[in-house]
Amino acid sequence: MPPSDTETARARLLDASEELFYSRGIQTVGMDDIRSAAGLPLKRVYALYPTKSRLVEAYLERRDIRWRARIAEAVSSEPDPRERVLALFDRLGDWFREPGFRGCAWINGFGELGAVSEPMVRQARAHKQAFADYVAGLVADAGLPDSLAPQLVLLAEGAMVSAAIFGTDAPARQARDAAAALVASAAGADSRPRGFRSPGGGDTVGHEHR
Amino acid sequence: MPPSDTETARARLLDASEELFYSRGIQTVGMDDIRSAAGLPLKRVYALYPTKSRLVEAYLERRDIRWRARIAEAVSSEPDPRERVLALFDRLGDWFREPGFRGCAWINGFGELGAVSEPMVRQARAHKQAFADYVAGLVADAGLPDSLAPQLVLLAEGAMVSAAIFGTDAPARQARDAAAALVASAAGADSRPRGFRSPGGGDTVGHEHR
DNA sequence: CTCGGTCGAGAACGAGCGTTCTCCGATAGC
DNA sequence: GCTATCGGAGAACGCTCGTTCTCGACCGAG
Repeated sequence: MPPSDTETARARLLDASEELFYSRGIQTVGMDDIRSAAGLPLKRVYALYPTKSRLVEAYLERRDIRWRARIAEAVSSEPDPRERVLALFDRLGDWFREPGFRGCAWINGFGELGAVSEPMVRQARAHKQAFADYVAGLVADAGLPDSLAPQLVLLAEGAMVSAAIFGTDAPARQARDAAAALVASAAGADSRPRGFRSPGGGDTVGHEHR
Repeated sequence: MPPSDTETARARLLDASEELFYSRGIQTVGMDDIRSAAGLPLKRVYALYPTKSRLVEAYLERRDIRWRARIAEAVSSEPDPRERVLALFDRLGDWFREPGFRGCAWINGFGELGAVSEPMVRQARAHKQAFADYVAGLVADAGLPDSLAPQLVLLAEGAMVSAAIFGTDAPARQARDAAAALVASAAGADSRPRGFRSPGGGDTVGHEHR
């Protein structure tokens, strides 16, 4: 199965869309900007996605998959489950330092269109829910209490927002430090050192997210 | 000094602007929507603010003052300085439950216009910096270590974002719990019980925020 | 060679919006 | 009472943008 012409066109279109939508916002970017960046005739663009909204949807869907995969890949290279929880924040720091970083595409998209576009709200919720589920898996795998997961998520979301607005990566470190304190405190609250939790209290490995 | 006609007009204009800009976003709202909501002739609107950008600026400036005042007022009613730190998150919860809550106006505005409007970036930074300074004051007044403040800020920002996207107030409680754990952990790290810190370590009252 | 169909390039259309302009009625001064 | 000024209501202008339409070049089939 060769990369049929329409599939490479689709890829070029989504590449251009992501580049433009992420860096300049959704409403600011016109279909003509995308057409010229993708080097595709407008007809072709509309043949692939019948409206701008559908194109935005496709952009966010592809970015969601890639973004979560990149996070998970970097985090999973850390062998110790409890260190993995903190590695998440290191990975966020890497992301913040990337040139062109401009915050979370879903937080930004929600701010831009959340009030007027139900699909945008759904996408933002789906992405954030998937992220929260992923963090919950990390927390469970580390044998930490469930209640820790949403707290770590708040730190991560806050770090994304602050890093974007101030244009600095410092929030990653701050969030990591806070997370470490919460992890230590939660682990201590068990009043049992690591590795001595009773096995019936909940599975600690092999969490599938969602 | 009677409320000169132009001042009541300005108030009505800013009221309408805030209502519309906050609930529907900035780009989505047209000057005509504002004009009709304010019940003012367009000429009058442009006499008060020569461009839409200036009107947006004025809207954010007034909201900034009010928002921070409301937070500070609610928080300051808590007598104990360490409890005040946590009361901040209770106050956020009240805000999240207000009808029409749609997240932080500056986070949303940054998501919408941060890429294309330098004034919007400046306003977002100024507001977030002022909030961070305020939290730093609370932390200092409670005799807690400086490094705690940005961590609490991240929790607050994350809570605002999550509450907005999911339309629930749960993040306030989660953030409060996390903040309590961080406060306890930070206070414990002093390895001194409350009230026994050496008086030379830093002023603990009367912090001016800036 | 000719014809039919496909596809690319860009013009065109219709709506929305920020901003300005026109007109008209009311009012104050003489 | 008459005129000059002001302010209100909304039309108009110029531009952008999402979407559609037109036209002409290319290409395989007969």
